[in-house]
Amino acid sequence: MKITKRATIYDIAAALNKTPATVSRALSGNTRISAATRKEVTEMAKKLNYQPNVLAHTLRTGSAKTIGIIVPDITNNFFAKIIAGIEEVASQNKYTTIICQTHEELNKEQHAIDTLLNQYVACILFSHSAETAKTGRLEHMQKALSHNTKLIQFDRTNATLNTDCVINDIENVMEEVVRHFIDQGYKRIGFIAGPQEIDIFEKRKTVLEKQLQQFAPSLKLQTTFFDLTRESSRAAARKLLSAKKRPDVILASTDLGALGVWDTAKEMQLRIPDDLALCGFSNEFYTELVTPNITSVNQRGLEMGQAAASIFFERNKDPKAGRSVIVLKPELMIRESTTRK
Amino acid sequence: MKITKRATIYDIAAALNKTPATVSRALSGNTRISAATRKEVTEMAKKLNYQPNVLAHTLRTGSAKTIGIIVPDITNNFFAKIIAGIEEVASQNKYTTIICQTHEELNKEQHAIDTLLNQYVACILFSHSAETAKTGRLEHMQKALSHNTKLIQFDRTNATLNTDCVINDIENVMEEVVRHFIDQGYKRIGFIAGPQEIDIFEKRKTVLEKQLQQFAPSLKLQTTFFDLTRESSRAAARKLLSAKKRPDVILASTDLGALGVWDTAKEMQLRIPDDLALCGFSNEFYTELVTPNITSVNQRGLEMGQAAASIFFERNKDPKAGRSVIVLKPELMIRESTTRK
DNA sequence: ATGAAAGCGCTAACAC
DNA sequence: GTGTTAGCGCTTTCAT
Repeated sequence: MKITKRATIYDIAAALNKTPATVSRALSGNTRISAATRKEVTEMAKKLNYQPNVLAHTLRTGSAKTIGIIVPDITNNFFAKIIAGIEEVASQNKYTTIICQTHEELNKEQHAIDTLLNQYVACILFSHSAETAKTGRLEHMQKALSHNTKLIQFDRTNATLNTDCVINDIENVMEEVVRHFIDQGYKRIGFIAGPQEIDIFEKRKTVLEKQLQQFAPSLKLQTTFFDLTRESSRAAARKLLSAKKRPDVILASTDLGALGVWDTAKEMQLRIPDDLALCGFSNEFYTELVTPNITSVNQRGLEMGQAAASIFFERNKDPKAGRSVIVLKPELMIRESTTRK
Repeated sequence: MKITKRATIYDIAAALNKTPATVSRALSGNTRISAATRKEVTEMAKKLNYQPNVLAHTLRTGSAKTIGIIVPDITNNFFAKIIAGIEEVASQNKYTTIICQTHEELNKEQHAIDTLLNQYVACILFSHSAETAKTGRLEHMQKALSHNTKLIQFDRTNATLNTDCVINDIENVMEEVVRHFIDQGYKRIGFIAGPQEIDIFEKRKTVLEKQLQQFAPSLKLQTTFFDLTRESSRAAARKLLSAKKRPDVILASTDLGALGVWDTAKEMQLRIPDDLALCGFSNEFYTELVTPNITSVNQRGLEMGQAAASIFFERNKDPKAGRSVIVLKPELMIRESTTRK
């Protein structure tokens, strides 16, 4: 196998008896260059199969055309969709992306920031890990800001960072959920809440409480918590279902949580939705597959990713624009698991 | 927000009245350095919160401690597991990873190679896209090789590249499948084959045919094809099931394919497994969730990722070692969809 | 054991 | 409009 050395602007310059600076200018669309040289240079570049060395460019300019993405878990369909949305907008703008997973761990998130700062990414789009939320540690994010790297948060956000962000409108969709529950005649609602340090889970809880009080003060609400794993949701469900008067519907803060309830219902031989109705959050792929299929909230991951990336490019055009907070409208997907008719 | 300039070896050198070269040597573990200076340097580095600039290092040395990963789709649980396996081994060895998705498209795969070569990744671990297999275009891979970048293939591989690779032992597990079918008394087997340009799908077909002939020549086999989408699997299933004598079991080449069959069975009001048994490939998360749950082949993504990354690090230690082909043993997960008892 | 100097490939400030 | 020069931060001969 022959090792090819890739062509540099020096090679192009040498071939044309010009200087590297001229070549650089011609290639980068600098205006003060004659049409003739520009043509010569681009042609020679093509002939030599020149490809710019992004590393050198980045080192020199201090910024790469790269967007860093940090998510808790790429296996989660919601995050995978967000990534797809970001990638789409990024590639339209000739930016590349680097994806990092935290697996909900703080130190992996810190490490991800280091990796991305090392790459001089132009900005970092992220949804923080559970541990980050729990510990409230934000030094790594401050560090990114102090290195002049833009931060944009999506889904799970931290208000103290005060960055641009893209979030879901929980108020509206939760109202839909509540009305749907009222509509179906449910009297006792079991709620499996996520870690309250994570803003979205805290909101899901408080908004639910507020709206129940407002629209259906007679409904009973019982709340337990889980740590986002399926196992802990099973435990939470068991707790709710072992009450003297058990709930007739359980709302779980995630679809994996709903799955835990589903497990427990099976275990306790409760039929869904007849004995127990069930609703989740995220509209994961499998909510449509299980029997009965599970009512869930479609959080529009693709749009969220697109929106987050778009904020970055808009801000690039107009750096002085104020903070933008994009609020998307999730959609309640009513399925069999909550439909008794 | 105050912008912090990160410390460089120059800062350390200046603070100690030494040269950058000395600092570099002290930090990189060069032997010809006095214990005293090494101590001084490391302490000052810590004090100044020095973090090496990987870009500069990479540009200078021509190689980064980075592993590039290219997969068709990170949403696919199998590939997500592989990525997790690679990340695990990589981070143990202080390497970072860059993940690229091709969405089964050739031009995205070519672009991914360019991105990774631009990053001077030490090696690229990949499973090629359907379109790459279909078109047989390998120039981008040759290009990587000609830039002296190691390539390691996993799962879907291309023999002409002759690289190290990690694959699944289809022979053994397919024999298990066939014996299981015989065991359950199935007489007519419907097979939904994947694109035959992709080696694993070609193998699944030929091995199945060979083994049926060998172990159960009396069984009837009918084969149709699909393009890896759920929709096309539905069409394939309809074709199989509309035959005068329809199959009593369908083996699909992927789990998504099995899902297509499942859709069609529902549509045609065939009960699984009583009217039609069903088996998939990959052991996706949802195969356990649907009712009845679906028999599938666990392809051990995590181990595959670990193995692929390990090959790279082994080869780094011993560059002259011969080509390694690691063959993993997948596991047949027998579930309700094929069990009539 | 340490310093001096060159260079990875590119861009940008300053000349003319 | 183009050339000259310096430098992003690091490593690596070649000196001594």
